[in-house]
Amino acid sequence: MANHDTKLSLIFQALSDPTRRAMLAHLSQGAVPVSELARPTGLALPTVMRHLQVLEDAALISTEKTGRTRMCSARPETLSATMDWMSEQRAIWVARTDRLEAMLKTLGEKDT
Amino acid sequence: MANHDTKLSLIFQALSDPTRRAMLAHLSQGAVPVSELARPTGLALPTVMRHLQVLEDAALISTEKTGRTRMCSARPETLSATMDWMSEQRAIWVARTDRLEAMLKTLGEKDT
DNA sequence: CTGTTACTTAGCATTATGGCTAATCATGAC
DNA sequence: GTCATGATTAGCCATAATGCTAAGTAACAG
Repeated sequence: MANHDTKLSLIFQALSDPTRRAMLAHLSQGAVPVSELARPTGLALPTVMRHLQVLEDAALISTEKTGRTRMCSARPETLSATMDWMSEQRAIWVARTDRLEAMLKTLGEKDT
Repeated sequence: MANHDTKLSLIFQALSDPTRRAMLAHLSQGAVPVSELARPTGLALPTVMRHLQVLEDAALISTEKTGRTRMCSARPETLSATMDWMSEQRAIWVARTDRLEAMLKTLGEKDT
């Protein structure tokens, strides 16, 4: 299994493109074949394929081919894992800010 | 104010680099001058400056110059906003999955 | 078996990203 | 003033990302 840091990079990289975010949003409606996913983007199929590859490498979607159509579906658990990271970061920042504010408040009271 | 979608792109793009994530983590310890932020990365100063620019454009940090040193600090509210987007996406996906599971379960019970 | 459909692969052009060095600017210390 | 320090700007290089077209494969339809 790849490094956690590497995985985060892949996920954020994948999410950084508006086209890919739109495709993810589209997938919230359920599993969808490649060509239907491509249609609203107005992009050429090979281009869409590469976006899908990026999303799949990041584990944000999974795909399965049956016959000649490939179905794509979202993987919410990856988003959850990413939110965990963000949530952790934010918590540390906020905790610090709170401590700082408390300190300033204490100093202020002493001053009164 | 820029488009919401554009902002998300900037944020995710900024978060997609491990060096920048490390710098953000470093900033959880509080405001830090550019050179101290640069030291642990082992990168040249101009390189670090560009990372900072990316982070600032994404509103993930704010910086202020006093004298000849520039202090950098984290902006947790931007992370929060980003989590909101993710949380929304995930909620839709999960809701759908739940519905699907409920449906399958119902079908299963009928079958019994 | 022939044609159509749905992807897939290969290759190319353009732009963005991430790194560097060298040179410049601005402030603070002597 | 002169010099050191911290940051900044300019410019270069290598690689990766995003788009395309054209050609190839694979399954289904008749």
